[in-house]
Amino acid sequence: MLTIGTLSKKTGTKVQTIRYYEQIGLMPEPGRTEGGQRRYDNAQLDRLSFIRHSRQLGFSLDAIRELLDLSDHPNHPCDEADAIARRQLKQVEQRMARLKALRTELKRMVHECSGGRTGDCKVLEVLRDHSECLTEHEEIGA
Amino acid sequence: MLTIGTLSKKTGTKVQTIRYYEQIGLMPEPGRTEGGQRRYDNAQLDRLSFIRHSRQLGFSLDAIRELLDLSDHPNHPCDEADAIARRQLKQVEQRMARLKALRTELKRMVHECSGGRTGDCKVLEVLRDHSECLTEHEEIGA
DNA sequence: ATACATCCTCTAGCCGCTAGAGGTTCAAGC
DNA sequence: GCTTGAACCTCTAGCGGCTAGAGGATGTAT
Repeated sequence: MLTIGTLSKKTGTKVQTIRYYEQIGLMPEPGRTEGGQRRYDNAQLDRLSFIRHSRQLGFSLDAIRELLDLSDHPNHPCDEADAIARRQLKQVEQRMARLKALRTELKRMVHECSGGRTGDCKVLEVLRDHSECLTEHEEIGA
Repeated sequence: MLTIGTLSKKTGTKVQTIRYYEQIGLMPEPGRTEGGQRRYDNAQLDRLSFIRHSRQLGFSLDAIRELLDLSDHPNHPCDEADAIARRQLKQVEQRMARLKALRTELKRMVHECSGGRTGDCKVLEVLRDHSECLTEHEEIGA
């Protein structure tokens, strides 16, 4: 039986985060001592490791919820898990493409700044005037 | 004089967002009509365009605050603006590197899934067992 | 018995918006 | 001048995914 602190160390998850996962129903309610402290078993350790690892690969908590459900039913066809992973891959690729365009623009800004006064700083000028940009970069975030 | 709706259309910023920027002090309080509606001038249009464009390049609102301050003082040396842009460039590059590693891992997962039952789905297996991964990918988010 | 690390709950905050309720103002058409 | 209705107003709450802190209870080693 593991305390929440031990589970925290073993999985690299903050104690608060574990309680948060329980609150939103991603982790099951664990057993408790007479005094009311949480005690975890190995199944729960595995589950939390799964969650953490999925988070590191960028899956949303909602996607993880689905993946966990699938993982709990070993006889279902696995197309769905595959689809979720493909979706995630696609998202990652989109984000990469976006960042690549940003990098180009930022590099250009920085290169052209010759270290004078802010009045004729290329960085600020570009920010002021979008028409100096090579690419459109409409959507914010993503 | 522009209404908030017109400003919204011209800059591609939602009305609510403009009010939010005012609330956090990123946009100045505009003039008002007798009835209390906001009216903007061209200086404010420029400022909002600057903010939006910076957001599109991924700058945080705090960074934008600094950039706007610098932009307001044309006689200062522009090292600082340059530094902010370089910082942003660095962040973008770090995020790209991270995403690249994730993409590799996700691709591998997806390729190895042969479409059977969830019980022996490679996707779920990898998520269950980090040791199957080629790279460490410790930090979440970023 | 005592110390003190760890645990508990609860509330609020982070970023950058976004949505909705419920009410007021403006401008155009008649 | 009056009516309509789109656009405005304020205020509050919510999103994702945590994180921090207050204030108090428990567990374990000595």
